[in-house]
Amino acid sequence: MLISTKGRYAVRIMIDLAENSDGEYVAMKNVAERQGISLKYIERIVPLLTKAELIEGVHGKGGGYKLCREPNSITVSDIVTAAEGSIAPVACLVSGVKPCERKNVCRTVKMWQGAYELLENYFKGITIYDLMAKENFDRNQVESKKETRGLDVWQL
Amino acid sequence: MLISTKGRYAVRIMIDLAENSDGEYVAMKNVAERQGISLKYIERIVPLLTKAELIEGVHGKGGGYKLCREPNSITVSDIVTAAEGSIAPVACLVSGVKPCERKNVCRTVKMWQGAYELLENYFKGITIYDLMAKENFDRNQVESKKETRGLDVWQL
DNA sequence: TTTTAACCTACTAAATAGATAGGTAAAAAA
DNA sequence: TTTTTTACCTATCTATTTAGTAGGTTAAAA
Repeated sequence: MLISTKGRYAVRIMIDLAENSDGEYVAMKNVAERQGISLKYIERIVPLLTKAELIEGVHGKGGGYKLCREPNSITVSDIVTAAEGSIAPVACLVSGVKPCERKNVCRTVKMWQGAYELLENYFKGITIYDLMAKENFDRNQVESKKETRGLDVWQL
Repeated sequence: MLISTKGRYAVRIMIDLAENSDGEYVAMKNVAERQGISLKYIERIVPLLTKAELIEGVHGKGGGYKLCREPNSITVSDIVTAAEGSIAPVACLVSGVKPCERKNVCRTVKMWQGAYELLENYFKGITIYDLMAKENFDRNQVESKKETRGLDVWQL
């Protein structure tokens, strides 16, 4: 599987933060409840997002997490790469791995590379803003709607 | 990983058959040697391709395998789906799996669906013919080159 | 009847997936 | 200052998948 629960949950956590923040910190306890994901498992995923500087947390009462950037400037690619490490469709394209010794003879590597780029560009074109419920949404997000580029690419 | 060695090797096996057949049966012993894949592991992959009616084998001396169809009518999608079972990028889109109970509320499922379709269409657009070495190639394939649609999609 | 090659079944080691358990550290409220 | 809350950290666990290997049997041709 290209994207496991880790990556999928990470995206849902980010959307949940975007939808329920109001600029305040949101406790993962609440995210867990809303998303139907165990808090314990969320606590394994969240440090990956913190390390990638997508979210930041504060301890104690009234604490929790919030996004580091605007929803429309955080892409699904950012999140999934942070959570999964890599979204290369084949092992021989994972960066950091020792290059295949057949690379020069290989009839297929360009094809896999093409799939990789296709995926990357697709996920780079979708932001958290594109995935949010727009009903209860207001303010600065509305006018920045034009900046987002993902919607037309994938929706319906 | 979306596509494991099984799928990757399957594609290489198919290309090897296409390049080395001349309409004759090709022994997997030779494919194994050329491709640097153990015969034993190839023997695990090949039944998946036979079941999908992409190749056919005959026993005994002079036996081996050959493609069931022309290289330009066998797509990478055909092969990879046969070898891997599914190339769904996320578990919740694998057909036959019980549908996620959050499907109706889920903000992300359409996005994954979009990635799935993107991948499928990409791999459906690339044939074995597109991946073959053209140097030693002749006959009917040359004129059917126009029919193939994959090349311009992905190469370089 | 020997050789060749497909075909079939079982097994294994390592990695990944998908978590849970049991804490500690920090910050705010009581 | 103690309690509560919540982030944060580390270890452990089970099941499945990955990436093979081993040891055969069956079929067909020489």
